[in-house]
Amino acid sequence: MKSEKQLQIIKTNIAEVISEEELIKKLKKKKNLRIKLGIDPSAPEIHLGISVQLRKLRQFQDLGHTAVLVVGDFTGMIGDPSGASKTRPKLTKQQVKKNMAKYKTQIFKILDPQRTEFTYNSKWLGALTMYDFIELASKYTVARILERDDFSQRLKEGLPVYMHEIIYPLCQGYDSVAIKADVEIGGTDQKFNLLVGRELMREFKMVPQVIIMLPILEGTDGVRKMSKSFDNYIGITESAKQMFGKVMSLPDELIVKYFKLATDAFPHTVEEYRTTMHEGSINPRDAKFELAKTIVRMYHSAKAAQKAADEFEKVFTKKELPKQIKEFKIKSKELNIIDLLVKTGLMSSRGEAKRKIREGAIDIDGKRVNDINYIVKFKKPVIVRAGKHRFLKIVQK
RNA sequence: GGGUAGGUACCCAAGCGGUCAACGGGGGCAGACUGUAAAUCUGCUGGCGGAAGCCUUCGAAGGUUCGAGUCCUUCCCUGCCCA
Repeated sequence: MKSEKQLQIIKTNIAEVISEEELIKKLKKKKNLRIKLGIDPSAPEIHLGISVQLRKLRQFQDLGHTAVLVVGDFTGMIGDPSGASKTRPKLTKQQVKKNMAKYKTQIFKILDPQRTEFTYNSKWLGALTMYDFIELASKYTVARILERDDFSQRLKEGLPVYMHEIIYPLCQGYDSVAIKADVEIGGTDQKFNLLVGRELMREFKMVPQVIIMLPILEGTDGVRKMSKSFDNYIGITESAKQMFGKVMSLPDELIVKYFKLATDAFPHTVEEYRTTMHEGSINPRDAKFELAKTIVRMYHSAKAAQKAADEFEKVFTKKELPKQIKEFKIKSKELNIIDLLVKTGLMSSRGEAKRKIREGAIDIDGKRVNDINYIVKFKKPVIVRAGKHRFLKIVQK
């Protein structure tokens, strides 16, 4: 494909390229570019936030380029300094292996295995001697490292910045040198690290990598970056039902962004949702409903998407019972409501169970329970509902 | 090494000897409302107990006191200034 045409595809829905001219040059010169993406082996679950980057990578693959995934098994022990600076425990080789096996089964739902290369940065970072490392460290100044927003901010606020953290960007940058990256993909929050990669490559007399930054996808809380540690993520292997529900719980303002960054919907379709929602001719709920269907379809199937949609409609719009309810087998003939809630794991303590009953969060067979001493009899299967979306069918053994 | 300011529940953060399971905010959960698990409003948010109350918690360990998150000692950790 012509480089201009490629460029146009690559530039869709991205936040920034550094630099476009260099990218064009590379596209013209080489048919098969090496596109780097760093991945974290401690979090083997792929969610929609990461999918934004993977999907961009896939576009590159479809244009004939190679995805080079750098597994940060070495940098993992540092952990990208995120402010909270918790030293992460180093993963063992087995753990990394296990996590990566899990990762691979997921990643190829998005990437093309034929054009994907996996590498582990312990291979070169672990091989550096202290001497080599000092050599590497001498290529960058403290002041420049401290330019990084997050460091300077912490310094200003009097928070600690540890030695190993300032090494991180250097390591990540060195990865680019080691794999001879032509392009590196990352979120806008990675700008600093990505730029260090360019600098180091220059130091090593290589053509610096082009960097492509993608917008950060907010998680289900609608505010913070989607991430496992914030527990605001939608995993791509989650059940259709879960996925659908989580998408529906997104703030309405995020609908368009999700369509753009996390789905394969055509740009004109997305644009239509944007304008009709803006005009008020379509209820955001309906647009979000379509979004949920689209996302479930991508990672499950059209059929599963329809089913999840029907279920959602049934449970939340019509307030009926879901079709499938998990069963919980119980020995006793009857049980106090509190014991039941704790025993089934619906509530984590008796105190919580009591609170929730007082709040009116518990239904037995569709009837709200207000009495803490209520006795539930299991002659027939009993349906317990705790809150909006947790159901359990209690069956006597 | 010296000086100085700190370390409080999931996170931020008040607290200055009893009224502290600990103000407030965030997050989480729940309720009301809704064509949404959106927005908004309200409530709850250590454990045991029906309740009265009891137990565990405020960096760690000791101590003073009838009583300590609050005072003292030692130790650990972090910031800042000086060397």
